Amino acid sequence: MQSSPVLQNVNKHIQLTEDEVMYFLSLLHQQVVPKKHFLLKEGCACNQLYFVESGTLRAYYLDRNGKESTIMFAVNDWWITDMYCFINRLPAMLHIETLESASIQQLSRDGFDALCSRIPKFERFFRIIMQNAYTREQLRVIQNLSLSAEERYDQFVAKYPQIVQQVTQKQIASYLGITPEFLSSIRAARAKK
Amino acid sequence: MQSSPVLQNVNKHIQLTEDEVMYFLSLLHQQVVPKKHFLLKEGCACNQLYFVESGTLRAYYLDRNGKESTIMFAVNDWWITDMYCFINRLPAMLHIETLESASIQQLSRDGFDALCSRIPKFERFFRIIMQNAYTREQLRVIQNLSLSAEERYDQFVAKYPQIVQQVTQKQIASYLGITPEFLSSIRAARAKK
DNA sequence: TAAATTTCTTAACCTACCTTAAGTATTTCT
DNA sequence: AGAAATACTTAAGGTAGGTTAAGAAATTTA
Repeated sequence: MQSSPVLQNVNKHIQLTEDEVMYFLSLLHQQVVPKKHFLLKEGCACNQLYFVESGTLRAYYLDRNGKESTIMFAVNDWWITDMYCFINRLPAMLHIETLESASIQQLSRDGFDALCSRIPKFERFFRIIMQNAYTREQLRVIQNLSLSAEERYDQFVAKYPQIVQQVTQKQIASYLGITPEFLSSIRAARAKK
Repeated sequence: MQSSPVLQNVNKHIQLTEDEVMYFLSLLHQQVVPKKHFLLKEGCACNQLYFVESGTLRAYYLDRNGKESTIMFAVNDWWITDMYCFINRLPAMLHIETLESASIQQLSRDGFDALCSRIPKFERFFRIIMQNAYTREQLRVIQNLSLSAEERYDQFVAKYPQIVQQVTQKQIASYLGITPEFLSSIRAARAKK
């Protein structure tokens, strides 16, 4: 059996039969998206769940003052969408853009629902995916509440070294909730040591 | 069939047979916990998932400077634990205390695992619980990044009116990531209007 | 490869929110 | 009920991080 990146990702948590693999793959749609394109824009229907085979994506919220807040980055082996709107069938609140040209597998909500209903193992798979996403966000809330900007930057660099290489400081700053100028000064202070 | 609060909660998302109900209930352990007692302390093994039948609970992180950050409140019909540590079998990073005397149903991690393995419908149930928890935390991150303290307070009051009645301002402040003094001044400014 | 755009840096000034402190109100404990 | 502890308020002074602006470096586009 071949083993595409998305299958390898699924195999980390559940074991599928050959038929199940075929069915799963039949629900996916591959897509190559050039750099600086949008997979999702605020206000659009959010009917797809994306798996990143390669490339770099960013999800961000744009507030009424025009300020961007980066909600998540996704590199290879990550799932990404505006989950709140995907689940609740609401117009997207987030923008999702490619920072680098990306190869994506997309699964529609109908596909997602069918997969969960027809193959209970996928309920397990997505339970684990959601569980990990939940605990990751909760850790982020804890750190936002208890650490200084400098400490949050350190944690980010330690946790996501791959992402640090691929995104701009402006984008990291908007993930950490600080201005690019302030991040620059944190880095300058650090460089002196 | 009787319908305890925890069964009603489960029934919101999945339909169980009578046998499944019996099995599920056999895994639960009811507990009445007086006000100001701890269900979990930092450093302890976190082997239980708690469902609140009545009462009020608070999970918080205590940082090295002694500052408390409230991670979540739980009132009736909520599930609560230190999920990151529960899932990863790590010593708890959070404290969970009762703010008001509470009636709790607890499910051990072994029970949780058994339930998911033996009744795939429970994979679905917890997938939905985790999904909701994830999107709730993500919304919180978005609001922390894009709103002022005053706006976050307004959102909190609008979203959790029941909780506002049951917890102190100090605790709300520690949820919002501000000091009690600053929350007090926000409320004073508001009262003038 | 040059022009245009975007990113990064530095620095002066600013503000949302913090700290400390002291007083008052409320709750808890005996 | 009275004492002790905790919560809430107010206010003055402080600081982490923001804003504005302008120049230098890097990247993108033509």
